[in-house]
Amino acid sequence: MARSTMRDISRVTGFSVFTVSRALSGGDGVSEQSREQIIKAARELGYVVNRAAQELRRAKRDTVAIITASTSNSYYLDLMAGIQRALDPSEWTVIVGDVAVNGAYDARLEARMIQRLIESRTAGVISALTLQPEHAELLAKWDIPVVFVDSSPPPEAAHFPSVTTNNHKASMMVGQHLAGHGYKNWLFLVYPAKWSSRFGRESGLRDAASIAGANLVVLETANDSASARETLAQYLDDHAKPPHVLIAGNNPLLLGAMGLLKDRGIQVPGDMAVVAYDEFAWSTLTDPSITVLNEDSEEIGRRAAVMLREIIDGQEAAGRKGQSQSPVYVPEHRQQVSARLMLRRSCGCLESGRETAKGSSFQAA
Amino acid sequence: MARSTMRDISRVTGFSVFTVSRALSGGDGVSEQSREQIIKAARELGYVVNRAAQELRRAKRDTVAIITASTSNSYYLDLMAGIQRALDPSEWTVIVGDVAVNGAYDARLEARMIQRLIESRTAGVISALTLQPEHAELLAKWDIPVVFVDSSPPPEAAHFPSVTTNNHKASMMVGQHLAGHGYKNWLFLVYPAKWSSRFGRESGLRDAASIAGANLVVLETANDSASARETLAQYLDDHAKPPHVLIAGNNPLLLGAMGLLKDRGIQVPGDMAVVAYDEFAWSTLTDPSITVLNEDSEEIGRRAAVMLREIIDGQEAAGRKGQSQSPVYVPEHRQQVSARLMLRRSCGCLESGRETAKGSSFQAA
DNA sequence: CTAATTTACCTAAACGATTAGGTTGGCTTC
DNA sequence: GAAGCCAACCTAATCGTTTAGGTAAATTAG
Repeated sequence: MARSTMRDISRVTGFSVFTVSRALSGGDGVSEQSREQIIKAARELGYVVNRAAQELRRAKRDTVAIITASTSNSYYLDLMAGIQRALDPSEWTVIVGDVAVNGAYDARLEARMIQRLIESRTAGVISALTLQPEHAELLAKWDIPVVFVDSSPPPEAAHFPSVTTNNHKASMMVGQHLAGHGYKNWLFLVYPAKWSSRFGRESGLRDAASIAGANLVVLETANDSASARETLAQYLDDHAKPPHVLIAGNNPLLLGAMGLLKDRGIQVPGDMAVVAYDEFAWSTLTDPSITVLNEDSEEIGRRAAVMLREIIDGQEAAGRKGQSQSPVYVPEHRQQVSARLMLRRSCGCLESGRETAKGSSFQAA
Repeated sequence: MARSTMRDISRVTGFSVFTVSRALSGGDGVSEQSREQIIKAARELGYVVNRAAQELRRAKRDTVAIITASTSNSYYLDLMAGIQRALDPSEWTVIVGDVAVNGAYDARLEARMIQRLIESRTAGVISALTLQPEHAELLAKWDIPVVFVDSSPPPEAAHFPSVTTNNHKASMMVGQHLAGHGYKNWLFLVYPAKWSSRFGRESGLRDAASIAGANLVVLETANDSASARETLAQYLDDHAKPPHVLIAGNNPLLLGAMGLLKDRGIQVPGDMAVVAYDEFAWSTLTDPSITVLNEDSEEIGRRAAVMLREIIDGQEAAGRKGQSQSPVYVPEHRQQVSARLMLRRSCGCLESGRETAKGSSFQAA
């Protein structure tokens, strides 16, 4: 069966292309009887609308893009769930653009992605990383609104909306907990400043360390497991006294670090305690189970999507009034969500197997 | 700055829209001097091509879609890497469509996704799951080629190309290994037949069990961790004698099962051995480390992408000769890739902690 | 020097939808 | 029964590209 167009349906039914369009898109100006006849013909011909033609003609856009670097960070799944819940999938199309290659952020990929989104006149963007300033500007020039999640806008575009974890507060909480354990030497293994969540996390830990009279060392590494492992190995080789506690900035870094500690026979938490950012599926099943700071990624995704929808609706309303289509950003479009600390064995909690209270006699090697 | 079109560039430079189009798309019929002038004007105006208009006019499509259910299965990352390596990103746009909601396959989402891909006249599809027959047929009707990866086409469309693991052979290998440990009662916790890899895995285990004189029980569950946990709990409650070994059909199922075993205090591998399908990042760091069958997902992705590109090229060539654009599928388009068994502690191997010596150890098949 | 070819460009017709702006004929309304 | 209105349709323009089919001038061939 050949690909059919509205003109084919028009020929078959005898109605004009106008009437066919109106009938299929649910607009008025068509009698119920005619509509049924047209829909029936469309079904028989196997008609499917051509989105390119539709988008070319229509002002209204219905595709939003999520920009992320590496979907291996499992928070991404919750984020998506939250977004999907806020954007009715029959009305919106959500596409995901991963700007990481082999788990590592790639600047050229980001440029290509932005170009692509502008080419297809995307309705809006949710970005899980701090975009390069020129890219944020480019999107703004094309009136494409951007909401940053779990990351802040670049300083040059500070007024852009964002939904983030209150990283400073959350990290203070982490620090206070570590102080409670009596740890004095903290090592923060962290990804580059490209992901802006780093700043809040670092300053929160720093403030907590200062209050507790602890010593904080910040060790930066590229944002993947292999680099994290190598960077940490180098650090441990160079320093006679290992830290009391290792704070892993995110999941891939934790993975790299844990692999190294295991291979070197460093007991956790006996020889060195560990805490990490971001919850992940296996956190309770590793040896030992890992204490993590759990962001409410689903809530972040939901709020970001709602926000984006509001901004796009605002643009449309302005467009109908003949006003500027530039996205309007207001201060309420900067929100923070709080996080929870999930206490497990790696930080030194539950040492005596309190876990067994829940029904396990599971023993670590 | 307002959005500019080719007409704007034409006005500014004095050249016709034709010449502008040729200059920007790199075609001939334009002098180098004029081309430079036009490109400069385009840059100054901030021109970005309108993809909707381009796609509407052009016959050639350059977007391929990956259909997957739940990106939490980590094989997806390797798969993507393989695909990206075979499809030059400056020439092709790859989009990912996840047809799972909260980690579970959703039939309505699949329907919506297929509809969407046809609407946008996608060039080709790589599907990581066995599509519903009517959807495979629909894509075929619109001359959109499909390559199945890690899953077979639906029986109604058996001639469709696919790249899969040789599941039967691989599962025989798993079974032989289990038999070598002396286990006699095997419990295969498996996802629904929706994912066709199930058949090869099941029959391979069955044949191996039969040869080894072992007893295989197949326990089907919905394809997510929570369901797996519940199904397994029910089974253990109903049967006085637990199996000697649990074989987890994939990652989410393994996660659910391990959580249950831990909470019930069942020692692995002491009380019950465990092996699983599909490698994952934390496999060496769980307690105990998990023996898995590792598919070569990257190679699968690479081959599928190469195959798809060949088929699309074939369509174009046929189109230029005025022949049918239907994708041409040949027997060489059904390929199998072999897998490797990664031996770790959960199956009963490496009891004495040899792992720490080598970091991880595996055996090629 | 003429004819043939090549180069550099242009005009205008698509592609397949949406929509502004008609035109009917039938039905009210007073 | 004239005026007004509405429902149900149609015609034709339009979105921003690509491309088939030209033309005019410059270059080359014989």
